Amino acid sequence: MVYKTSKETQEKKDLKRKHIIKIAARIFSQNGYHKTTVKDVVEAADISVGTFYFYFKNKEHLFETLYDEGIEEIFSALMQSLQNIECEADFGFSKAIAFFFKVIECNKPLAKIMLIEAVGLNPTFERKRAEATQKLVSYTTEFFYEIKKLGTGNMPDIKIFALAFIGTLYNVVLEWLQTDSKESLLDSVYALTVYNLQALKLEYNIDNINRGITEIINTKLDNLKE
Amino acid sequence: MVYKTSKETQEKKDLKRKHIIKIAARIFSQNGYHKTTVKDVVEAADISVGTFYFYFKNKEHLFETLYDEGIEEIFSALMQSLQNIECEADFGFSKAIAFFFKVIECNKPLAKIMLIEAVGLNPTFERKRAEATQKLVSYTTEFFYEIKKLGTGNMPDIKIFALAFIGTLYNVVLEWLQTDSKESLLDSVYALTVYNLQALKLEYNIDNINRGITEIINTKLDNLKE
Amino acid sequence: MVYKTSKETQEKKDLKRKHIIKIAARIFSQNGYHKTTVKDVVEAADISVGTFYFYFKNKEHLFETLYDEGIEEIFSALMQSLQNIECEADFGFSKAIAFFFKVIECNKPLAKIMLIEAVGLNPTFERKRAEATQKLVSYTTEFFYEIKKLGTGNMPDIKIFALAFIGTLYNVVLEWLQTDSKESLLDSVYALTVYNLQALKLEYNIDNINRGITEIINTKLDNLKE
Amino acid sequence: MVYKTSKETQEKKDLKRKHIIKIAARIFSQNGYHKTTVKDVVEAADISVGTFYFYFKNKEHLFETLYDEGIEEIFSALMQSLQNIECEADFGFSKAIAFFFKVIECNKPLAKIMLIEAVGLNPTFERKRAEATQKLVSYTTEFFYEIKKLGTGNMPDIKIFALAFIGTLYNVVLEWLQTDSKESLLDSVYALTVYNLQALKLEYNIDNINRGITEIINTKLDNLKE
DNA sequence: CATGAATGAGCGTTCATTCAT
DNA sequence: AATGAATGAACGCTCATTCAT
Repeated sequence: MVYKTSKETQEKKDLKRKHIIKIAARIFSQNGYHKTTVKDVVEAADISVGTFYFYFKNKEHLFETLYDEGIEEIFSALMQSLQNIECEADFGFSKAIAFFFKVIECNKPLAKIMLIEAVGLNPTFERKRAEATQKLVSYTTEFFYEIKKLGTGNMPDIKIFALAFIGTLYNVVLEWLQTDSKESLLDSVYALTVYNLQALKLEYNIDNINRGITEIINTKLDNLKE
Repeated sequence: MVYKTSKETQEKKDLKRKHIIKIAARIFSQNGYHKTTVKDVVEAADISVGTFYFYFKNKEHLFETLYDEGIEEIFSALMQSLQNIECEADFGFSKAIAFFFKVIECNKPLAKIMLIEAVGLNPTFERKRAEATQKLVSYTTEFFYEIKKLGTGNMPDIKIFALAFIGTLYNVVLEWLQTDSKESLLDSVYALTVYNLQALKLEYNIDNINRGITEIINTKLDNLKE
Repeated sequence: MVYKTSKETQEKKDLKRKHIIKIAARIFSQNGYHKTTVKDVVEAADISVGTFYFYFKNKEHLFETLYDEGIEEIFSALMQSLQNIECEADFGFSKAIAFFFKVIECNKPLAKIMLIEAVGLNPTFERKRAEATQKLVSYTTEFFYEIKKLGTGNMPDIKIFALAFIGTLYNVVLEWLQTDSKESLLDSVYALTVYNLQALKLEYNIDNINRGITEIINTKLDNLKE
Repeated sequence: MVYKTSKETQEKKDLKRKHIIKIAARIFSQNGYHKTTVKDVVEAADISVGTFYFYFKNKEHLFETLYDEGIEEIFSALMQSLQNIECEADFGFSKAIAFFFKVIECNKPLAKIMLIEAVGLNPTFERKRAEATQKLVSYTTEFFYEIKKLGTGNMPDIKIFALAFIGTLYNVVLEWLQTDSKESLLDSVYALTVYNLQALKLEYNIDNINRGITEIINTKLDNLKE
């Protein structure tokens, strides 16, 4: 029976799985986790319930998959963006934040699921969220540590500073997601960059900030889900 | 027919209602909205289902009551705390943040319900949350506007600055709530104050910050629910 | 403690009882038996639930009281009306039917309860209805028997004839009750009288029929509930 | 995707649906609408609650289905029977009434549901009943109109005459349904035919009436549900 | 691989009735 | 007599999941 799982079959399976995930992301982000029934998903994906349970252990597992992929997406985006910040703090920061927001904007359903629907869902996702934050904080901490070393600023608790920094991004995104705002998230990058640069007592030049934003706006996001 | 319901009976009713609310806050914050059944609440409160529905229209209405009371609680705390910031920005800011965190710490169940459980629950609470944030941002904006007028700092978008500021508080609280941390929220006040003072380009003195925090720690929270 | 139930007290009790019954008739006829809750009745009657259960054993007993009174009302009306038919069949019949319809019209809520709400309610009321019909049929049968004796008509089964006669009245009333017709029931008396007179092969004169109807229209219904 | 559901599966579904309907008719007619619980039905039909709700939206919808099918049944029966009345009024009338009664007799549970249980249930069924009566009256009216044209009888209000005619049938059936009589409904056809023929002043011959009844008795009801 | 009919534990909620005051 | 807070059995219904085909 081994030959049954030929390469083509496997590819078809993967495709269908991706298809279900894509549809589910839309449905979950529209209706929320609890108001979304398995029936809703299978109808939207034009498959049968049986098929659904062939590809996913259960409803929560599907959501978990979605969540994990979302985390992955956003993380790699953030990591990648933070790497842009080298010598030029002002240019780098604005690029990083702009890039991050652009990713969010291109993945609104996924973002909504991760930042809103998954909150308070159950211990599994609380843990996942805690881990994600932890990872994010660690990374940011490391990064801030570098700044501290060469900086003249006052940074009494790097972990809190990292939490605060992420909090500024998080809250702006949350507001944007919940108000279904038509404005672009990118409109708030400039002010947000200034806020955090000042908080970190980093010297900056307005033109550098704007240059960073413009660069991101003109870049195509190739590494993102279609 | 007014005399039909005596004053004592009314008082007993109020007490029982408060009792149910208190128990429910605990249960909801432990299990979350969806995993909490009406049966859970009535068993914990040692009443019958009928009694529950005598005092509350339904499960959602109970949660709404809890939520509204929580909002009320936290808002009045925040408003009150922000009023402490007068001429001395450093002293005032630390007092404000410390006060806010103390209120959160004393109302952990309520805070968890509002900041975690109610997120992504349904449109009603999304709207409520949006309104709350809006109110908070407005208030902070107004306050920042005053700072801007007399300040020398760069504040390109007051609304974003307000969102960022609230975001720093929010994220620290969220982290604290989700990790069930044994450490006090107040331990993070100092660093957080510095972060935001720097972000706003406000001059500060370490001693003043510490003085503000100490003052709050030694103050009793009289105006809060037992 | 015997003196407590003095004559005046008893009268007050009777009055309150009547009051509840009157209100209940309205509510039941508006909402139907099952959609009417005890709470509905006590609120409309401005009494407490406790008081309700002091006067009536339970909800069904209240309905039964209503039903029995309705039956009583309508029966005595019908009996009385049928006694009008002596020598002059045409004049008598029209008077009888008109009188019956007038009673129904003046007691629409009660009629609705008896003829619609109580149908298919439960065995108790099915039995009551059967008994009522039985009584009605017996009376009519007796009456038809007299007609048969002196008549020349063909009356193969008096019981069926009685059922048929009552059915003609019943169906017209039912239609009137269910369509919430604004027209008077009395408008249909003439045709209905003709139908039944012809069915019984009784000679008639149009003027006599009309005279009978007019007489009833101009009579005041003293023996009916206010 | 049509091939997804095979013909055999669809047939099995239809069969199960019919099975539930049949059982439900029995239960509803025994206990009435309100005393019949969904649990009663599913236990009697030997299915699970889930299965019940797979086939029917809810309890009321099942009842509605039953009702609509009953109406359909009885209507087509009545219409068909009335068409038998052509030139020979006496023969035709007896045939029509006999046929109608035979249909009722073969569908006692359905008849009970429609004529007793559904009365006073709720606005939906009041409307349905009103519509049914309206349709019946219209049909009868049309028919009586033809009689009037060629007749010598006195028919002052055709609509009332139609209501009266239907009332005679209705009341006899009601009596039969409520007393759980062991006698056949057909025993009352003769007298009832005479009553209505006389009411319409139609000439008749006893033999013709009896011939009509006999003909129906000896006919098999093929077009009825088993 | 795919289907969808079948399952049933468990939910939120109602409301007639009781009884201490 | 009158009150209305308290009770809890019982209801209709949902939906994630299974499994025979």
